[in-house]
Amino acid sequence: MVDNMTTTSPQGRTELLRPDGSPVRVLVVDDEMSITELLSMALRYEGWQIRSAGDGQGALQSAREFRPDAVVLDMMLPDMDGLSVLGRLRRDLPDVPVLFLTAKDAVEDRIAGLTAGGDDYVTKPFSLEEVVARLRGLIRRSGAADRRSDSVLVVGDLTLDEDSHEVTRGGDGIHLTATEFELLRFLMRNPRRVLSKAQILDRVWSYDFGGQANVVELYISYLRRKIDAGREPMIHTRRGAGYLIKPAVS
Amino acid sequence: MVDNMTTTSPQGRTELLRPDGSPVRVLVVDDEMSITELLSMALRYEGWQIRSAGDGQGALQSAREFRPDAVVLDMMLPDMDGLSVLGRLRRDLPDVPVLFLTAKDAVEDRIAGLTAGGDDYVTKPFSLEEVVARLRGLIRRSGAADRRSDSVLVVGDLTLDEDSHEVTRGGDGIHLTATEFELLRFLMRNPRRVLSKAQILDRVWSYDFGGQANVVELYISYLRRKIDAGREPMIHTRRGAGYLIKPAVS
DNA sequence: TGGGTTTCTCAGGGAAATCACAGGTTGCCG
DNA sequence: CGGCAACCTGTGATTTCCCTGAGAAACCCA
Repeated sequence: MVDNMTTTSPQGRTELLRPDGSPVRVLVVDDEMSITELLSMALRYEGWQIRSAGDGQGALQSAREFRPDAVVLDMMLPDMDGLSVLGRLRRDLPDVPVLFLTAKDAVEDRIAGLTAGGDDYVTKPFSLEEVVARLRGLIRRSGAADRRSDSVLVVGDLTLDEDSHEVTRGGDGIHLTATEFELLRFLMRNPRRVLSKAQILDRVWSYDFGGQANVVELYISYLRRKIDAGREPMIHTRRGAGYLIKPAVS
Repeated sequence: MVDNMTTTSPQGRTELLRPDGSPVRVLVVDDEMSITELLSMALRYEGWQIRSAGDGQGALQSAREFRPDAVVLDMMLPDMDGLSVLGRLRRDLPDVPVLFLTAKDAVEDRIAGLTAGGDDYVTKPFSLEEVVARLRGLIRRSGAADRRSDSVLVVGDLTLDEDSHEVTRGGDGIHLTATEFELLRFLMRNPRRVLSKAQILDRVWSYDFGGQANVVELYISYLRRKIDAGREPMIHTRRGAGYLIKPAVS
């Protein structure tokens, strides 16, 4: 299995790379074109190389020739069920980590069995931040022991641990809800960059969210209450443009 | 994927170029002729090569033979909807970034997923500066890891960061409103060049602006207050001709 | 099943940004 | 030097955008 490393791009975004410096490869398998499109775009934006397939047969063939570092696999495929695909996949690529996509009401224990091997899953409808974060985790852990990347984001005196979901500011622990956590992670993965409400909505909320755009404002307000409360503010509004996070002093 | 670079023309304008030195190619798709004309002119002025199409069929055909580096795509086309066009476009040109044009009130409805992949959008009515800036951003980021261009404009001791929207003069941070920011960006992208009020109005204000021409004077005055206040002035009036910006000492 | 938690809608208040208007100032030309 | 055109800028009306409290609905866990 490859030994992944990270590098930091000029924009300050951290990217996963393979040991030879080539981009990480991910295979996306889903029968709904809109889903593979959505995922392909988002994952390419991470700097990864993407190939997609719409059924089990295509998936197995792509896997053989593309030799991905990770696979995103819908459990419901038209031609064969997820388990058979997984089995055959493992014959060719024994160590490749798999991120399962499942329906919300799927049987929990069946999934639990599958993820025992270090795989992971997300339920539909998912948010892109969630998928990207899980994939990053899988790829990072599948790399050898020596991995230099850790899972902690740091901006000023604010830290966020993607593994333990722990958040601290100035050493004090802060409890965040799931949505607050995802929003903060997205902000911290793009420090000092203005993110529009539409961008935030597209990345942090699930793709079928049909609600009011002001949930973003609302959750920004929640975050401020927990993170900036009585301190030098780190979350800033750029009226008419969006929000950004940056270290307090500067 | 192309690896874009920048070069500086004799006029002092920074242009995006492809690695072989040939101009960037952009495909513009909109069914309103007045819009494609407006955009084509503005984008050609950037030194880019433009082709336009009025419907989805034409767009797909043009994309295949023209192989653009970026696409401007109206979401409302006569023959097919924007998403289908996008899907098929992606089959031929998997990595091409897309800038969507949408109606103002469609924003809330469903832009979901569009900006997810690193694509972007602007709402109608837009300003040309906005479109150009977003396109430059998309093209810049679509270049692979090694992208050498950054997002900071510099004129003398004045800097403007297009990502963080930060503006500084002599190291001091300066807060600008959205319109002030766009105006300054336009000036700084054309240093030492006289820009007429009509030009400024056409580029910085949206194309359906119906107000008094003296908004330009007004906003120049706002900018001076914030940027030139108590320092050697950088913004100069050329009576009867327009305005220009240049480094203070010279 | 029930209570606490989380997510989200709705709506009011308030602040900031945009712009029109008009009177003052400056520079240019005859 | 007078007068006019071009430009500058103070004031305030209007609009737009953002924030946040209150509460309903969904969710989770025991």
